[in-house]
Amino acid sequence: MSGLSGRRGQAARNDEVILTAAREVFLANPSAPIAAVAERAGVGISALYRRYSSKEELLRTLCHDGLRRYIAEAEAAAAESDDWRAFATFVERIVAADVHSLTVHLAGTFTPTEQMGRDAVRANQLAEALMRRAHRSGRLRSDVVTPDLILLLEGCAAVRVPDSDRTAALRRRYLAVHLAGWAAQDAGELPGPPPTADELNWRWQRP
Amino acid sequence: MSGLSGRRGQAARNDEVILTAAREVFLANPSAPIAAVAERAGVGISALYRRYSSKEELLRTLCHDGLRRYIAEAEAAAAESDDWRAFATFVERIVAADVHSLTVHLAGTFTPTEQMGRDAVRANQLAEALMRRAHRSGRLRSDVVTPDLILLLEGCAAVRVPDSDRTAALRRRYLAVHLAGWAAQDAGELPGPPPTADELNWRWQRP
DNA sequence: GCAGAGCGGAACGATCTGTTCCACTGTTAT
DNA sequence: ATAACAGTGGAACAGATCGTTCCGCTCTGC
Repeated sequence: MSGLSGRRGQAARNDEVILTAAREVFLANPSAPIAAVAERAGVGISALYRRYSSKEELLRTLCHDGLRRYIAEAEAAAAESDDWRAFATFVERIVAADVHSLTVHLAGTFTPTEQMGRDAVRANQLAEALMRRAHRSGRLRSDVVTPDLILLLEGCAAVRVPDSDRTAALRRRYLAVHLAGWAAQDAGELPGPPPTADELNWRWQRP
Repeated sequence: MSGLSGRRGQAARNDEVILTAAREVFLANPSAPIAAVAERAGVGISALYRRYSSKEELLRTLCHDGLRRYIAEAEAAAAESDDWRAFATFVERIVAADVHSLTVHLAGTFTPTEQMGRDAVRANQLAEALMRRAHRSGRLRSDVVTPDLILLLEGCAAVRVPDSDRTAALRRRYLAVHLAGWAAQDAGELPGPPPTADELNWRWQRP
């Protein structure tokens, strides 16, 4: 389908190119100007505005794509039979895909659609289910709750060096430590009341 | 000394008020305008420019203060006789003081002074010493290295909710998990080459 | 009572950035 | 062929933002 030639083909290819460029640019700098995306994609600004009526819509699309990816990874991980592995690989995949990083840094810069709201609910349910299975496996300390997962993803997203491969590697390392902490049964009870879902949704409020 | 009355006294008090306001404002939003600091402090813009010749100098001062606090906490923690507790309380104190959060988000927005360079070296040496003691205690898994500490502080700084007390509580919780991970001896080797000091200093490069 | 330290905040100028607009180009349908 | 047009590049524009300056005012310390 992207084997089209001529103007049509270029347009189809640009769809992809622009989305990729946008993801890279906003991942590196969430408040980057839209011109930076065009430059990175090697296209003019018109090519952007032809596809997205505004910057906000581009950001929304990017974020929604991330959300869908999150759901897809959760569904894929659910197929794993080992309860703990299902959970662990899910988290590893999400961190590797840099999904949360984008989502979190773009939150609040656009008005979410209703569909995104529904998808977010579904995403949470899937994550919750995976965490329940992890608990059932007995390899996850009992005082870890689902919203703790958000904090973890946020922490991983904060690990960042200029080289993206190294960033990925360092995040794997960081994640391994944290998961070991989640698996540690002997350490004392975790301090403080756990995060609530409401506490973590403030990012989405528009300024 | 701040018991002075009259114009002199107000000026002396403003020194404090302004620094506190600046810390709070830039902590919440590292790219906040300088007018926001003035407003938060309840003073005019002149009161700021009377003390700091530019925004850059204010940021530099704030950062340097943080660095000094870091050093002070490290020295204080070194007095603790239990090797593991010395290390753990140091990290807990730094996270509680929100020192790293400010430092990291302000990095690259000003040209550091030479004194800051020297202080940074000293800060690293102190942290390194504490980590060595932690290793010696046998309660820190052997494949954790000093630069891992920076990643941890960064991760903790990423935990953030609107209420600052809750933020502090959630960070304590998050930190407890991670420290448990660092203490877990039975889990497999940590993946990937550990971070190097150079990899983590890129933030300080001026754009 | 006066010199001036200290201050408030309007005004200015320098960016920066989202969006529009128009000229141009290659393609497609007739 | 050629008209119509989808697709594009990028200059231009309008608005917003923000660091910094500056002027007039107040109150204090001598």
